[in-house]
Amino acid sequence: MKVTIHDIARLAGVSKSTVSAVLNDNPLIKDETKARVREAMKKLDYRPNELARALARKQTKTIGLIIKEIDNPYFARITSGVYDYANKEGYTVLLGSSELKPLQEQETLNVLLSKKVDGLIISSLKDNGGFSHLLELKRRNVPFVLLDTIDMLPTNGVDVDNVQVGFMAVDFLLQKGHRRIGYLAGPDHSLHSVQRLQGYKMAHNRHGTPVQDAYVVPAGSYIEDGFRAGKTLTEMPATTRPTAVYCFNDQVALGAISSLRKAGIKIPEDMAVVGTDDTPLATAAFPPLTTIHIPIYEIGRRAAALLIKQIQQKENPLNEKIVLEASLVERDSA
Amino acid sequence: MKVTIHDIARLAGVSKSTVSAVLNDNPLIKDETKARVREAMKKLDYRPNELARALARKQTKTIGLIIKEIDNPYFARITSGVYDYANKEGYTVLLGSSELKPLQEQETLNVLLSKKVDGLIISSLKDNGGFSHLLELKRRNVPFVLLDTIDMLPTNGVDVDNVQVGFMAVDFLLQKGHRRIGYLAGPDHSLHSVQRLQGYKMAHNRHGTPVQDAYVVPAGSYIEDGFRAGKTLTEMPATTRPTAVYCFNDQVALGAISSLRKAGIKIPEDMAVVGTDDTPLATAAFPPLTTIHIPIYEIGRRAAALLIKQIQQKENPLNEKIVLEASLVERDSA
DNA sequence: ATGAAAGCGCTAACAA
DNA sequence: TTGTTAGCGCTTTCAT
Repeated sequence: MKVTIHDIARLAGVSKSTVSAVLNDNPLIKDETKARVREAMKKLDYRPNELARALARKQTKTIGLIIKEIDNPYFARITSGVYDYANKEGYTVLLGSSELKPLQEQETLNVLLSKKVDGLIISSLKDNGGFSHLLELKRRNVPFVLLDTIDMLPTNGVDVDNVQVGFMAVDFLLQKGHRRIGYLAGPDHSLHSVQRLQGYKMAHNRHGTPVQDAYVVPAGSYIEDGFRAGKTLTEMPATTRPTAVYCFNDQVALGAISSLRKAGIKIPEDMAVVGTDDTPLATAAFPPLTTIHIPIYEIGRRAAALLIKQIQQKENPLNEKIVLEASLVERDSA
Repeated sequence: MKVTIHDIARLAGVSKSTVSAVLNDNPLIKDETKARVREAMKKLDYRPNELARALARKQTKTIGLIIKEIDNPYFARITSGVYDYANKEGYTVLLGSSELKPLQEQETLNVLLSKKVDGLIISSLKDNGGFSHLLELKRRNVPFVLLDTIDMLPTNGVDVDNVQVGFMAVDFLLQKGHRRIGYLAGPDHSLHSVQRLQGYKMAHNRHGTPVQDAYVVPAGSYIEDGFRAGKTLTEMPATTRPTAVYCFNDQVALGAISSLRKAGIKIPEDMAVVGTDDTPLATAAFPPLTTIHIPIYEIGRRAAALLIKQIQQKENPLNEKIVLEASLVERDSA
């Protein structure tokens, strides 16, 4: 039933080692022998058992990717980028998700490690025991790349500058004359969200405008979260309610717009809305969304590239922090 | 550096087999011994090498999932369902995507097979050499579950009835009095899309309304595809242009609406729009989308459940076709 | 240019 | 109740 190098060896009249050598295209093997072996492989429809290879070689040609939410366009894009690059380089990727739960991040990490991935790309949750699991990786010399910028950690990472992102969005709004600006925050444990909030505050300071805590409302990352948070906004008295709102991502923005509209609030006249990510959603929204463009796919690609580079030269650990450019795209919602 | 059962055995003063037995929680081992072994494991921070286990056991506790597009909310939902169920059952899932390319489906399949997954869930492309690769799986006795209904194939599958889905949508439109109805079709090779088209035609027949080939315009599955296809619609003379359009999915519908609106066409007055899937997008769209609800997450879960069931009883191949219910959700776009 | 032998880390009879 | 002995399918020195 299952054919192994042993069978091939017998059929081709050579030894197992020769078959193995052919498998790895070892130049020492005579062409004629190679041909004969390969023919035997064809004939028996031989397929190498990658498990066995991995065990012997001590490398799986597999990388692990841990994201926060499977069901989130941002991570779908990241995943695309990672897959494209990894596959091109002959790596398989094992996808796991913490679904925003620190514990699950840890568990997922353990599973991937026991599957012996050659390295990991991680979108880590903040406050996960102070990133001790990442330090542990470092200690064990497991190559990994982060999808966040964690300054205090001497690790590889690919990301945009999210403080800058938040700043850009809110500065834009302030320049347009808004003085009461809301922030629909991302999920708990999201570093990106707190960094953008930091930018939000920085922009306020820069303009000498006081920050109002009530204007920062926790939302999340899904359309429904935006919808709910938008409702919170509509429930504020019109005279003190924000005249503009910056959202953690386009989905939240879309949800917010939807509940705002339902409440008869006009976008952008009564309330300007700025999103983040610049997903296709942004163009198709009504009104089309002003948003911060983030090169998501590219982040994924670069992360994979960096990881694979790190894997190939495991001896000397890199410490590259790649920071990609974000930019504001003005459309009609603000 | 890397600790194995051998190290544990030495430290605990037992044999490797005993350690292995403890690892598998074999009831024959005395509690006291277990305790001692486990302590040794803690002490050395032992982590079983799943690769080695898999090789010896001939099962990886890993299932493969092949989707069509990573970057598509439909498959994100499916993936969620599969992951949740699989993880709960102690399975890891290896995700691959054909990205709509039949060749890549084949390659992805090969990679997953060489990684020795215990079984597969596949959203297969149509016309892939007449599904010969699936028959091949059958022949090799690899458990798998399809995410499509392929009647001629004696295989496991979980899906809604997509002919029925198309019928439902178009029948609804016809009952509303529309006589010129468009169909924005899905990607090439999408079985779902052709099945829905079949339903589209059935509904027309049922109402004695002739089908106009020009009203069937190829779109795809992304917002941009809908946008482009919508434009095609706007370029038709207003007098012969469809008064309603049924879309392959909500994203396409959203894109279409966006280009229709740009052309000054009012939804639903000038053109009614019906989507498919009932993703959160549908609620947040403007106007909120009338669409066919599909229990996507549930499809994923059930597929995983069926596959795992099939894996556990590999001897007698099942042939279960699970058909879930779809339903029309009326909102404002039609 | 090819083969023999040992081993990767674990499981699985079978003994003891 | 635990240890011994073979593998699982492949790679990798080291001989020849």
